[in-house]
Amino acid sequence: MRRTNKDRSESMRQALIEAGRALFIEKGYADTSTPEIVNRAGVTRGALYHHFEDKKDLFRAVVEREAGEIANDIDAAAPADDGPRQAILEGTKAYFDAMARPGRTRLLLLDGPAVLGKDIMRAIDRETSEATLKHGLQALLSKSDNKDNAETLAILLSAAFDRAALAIETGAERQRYEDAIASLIDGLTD
Amino acid sequence: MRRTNKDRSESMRQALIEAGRALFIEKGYADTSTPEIVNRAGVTRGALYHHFEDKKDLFRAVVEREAGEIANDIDAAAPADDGPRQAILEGTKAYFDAMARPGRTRLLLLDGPAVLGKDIMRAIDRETSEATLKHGLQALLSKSDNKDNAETLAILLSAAFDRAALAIETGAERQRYEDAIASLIDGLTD
DNA sequence: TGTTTAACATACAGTCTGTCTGTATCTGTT
DNA sequence: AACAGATACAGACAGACTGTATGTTAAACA
Repeated sequence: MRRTNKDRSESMRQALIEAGRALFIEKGYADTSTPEIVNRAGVTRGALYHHFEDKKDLFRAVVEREAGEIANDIDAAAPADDGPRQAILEGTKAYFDAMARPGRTRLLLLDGPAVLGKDIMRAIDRETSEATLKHGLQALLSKSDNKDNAETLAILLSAAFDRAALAIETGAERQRYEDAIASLIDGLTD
Repeated sequence: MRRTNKDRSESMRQALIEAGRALFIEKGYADTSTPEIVNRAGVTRGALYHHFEDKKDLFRAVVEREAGEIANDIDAAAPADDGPRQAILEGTKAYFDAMARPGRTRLLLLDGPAVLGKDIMRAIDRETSEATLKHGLQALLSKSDNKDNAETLAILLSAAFDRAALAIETGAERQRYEDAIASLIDGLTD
């Protein structure tokens, strides 16, 4: 069984990220210990601290991977060319679909901000939901006077989407939130 | 120096809450140890674990007290009778003022949700900002068809306020966010 | 092929949390 | 007022966890 070092490292990293992800989702960051993580991955703590700076660094890798997958899921939901309004609303649905995957709200909306800080989470958000929303809003408001507010509105609405995802996970009716968001969006153009 | 037990307990609780608050704000919940807390309060860990179930229970007391003070601050900002639109916008400014007090965003928006969970934080929010916002929206939308959406909109806008408070603390222009919120509010009635 | 370096495993030190036990002060009762 | 019980702490203790330091094996490279 002769493997290259690069292969070993990469598969080990992925195994640790996967094990960490499962436990962070199940028990939260604070209640997950590094012995548990490496035990689940079938290795020792030496491997963990060889590939990651500390427990927080592993968590960051988990969150970044998850954010990337969410961005992919949203992009995969083809934004049919039905105009900016429809694009935003379809994007909203795609976001809710993506955040419905178990554990994602906890990783990105609860533990993430506390463990990694608001600045790092802002940077991660910017690459995913916030950016596409900003573009959608720019297209929507292109003829209006408050075009320069697109960025600010994207940030605010992105926060609203997040809270909606949390509420939906708790059992709230998804349709209510989609309607409410639609009314907010439509209000910007009327 | 003869003191009643009730007095001792109450002053001790307040001292622990105050010491905990200072450290939770300065270093965050995870990086604050109970020895530090009791050291700052000038007592021992025995006192802490006599009055609180555990570290998390003290944190909950800190957050609840802070949320109550924020609610007071907002209520103190007299909602002059200028109609529902103005009431909501004034409430927004009062909320930003309240959240500008150092540490409040960290306590309520970053550490709170991760440590106490979204359900407990929802319950705390409901008593403070969300409730007044909901009433304002109900008044604003009383003649419109989507009156029953006031609650959902209150939740969404409350989340937007929170993110705005975080952005403002990071250095963003407060006026931009007040304007953006005003445009969202006005869009609901036009 | 020998030497350096990367990829781990294992041992260790320090700290923290929650509990348990002990002591002094207060409270209620007779 | 004195005693019994409860309350309010202080201090000691056990277990667990984090990060580091050291050791070992296998790959990389010259």
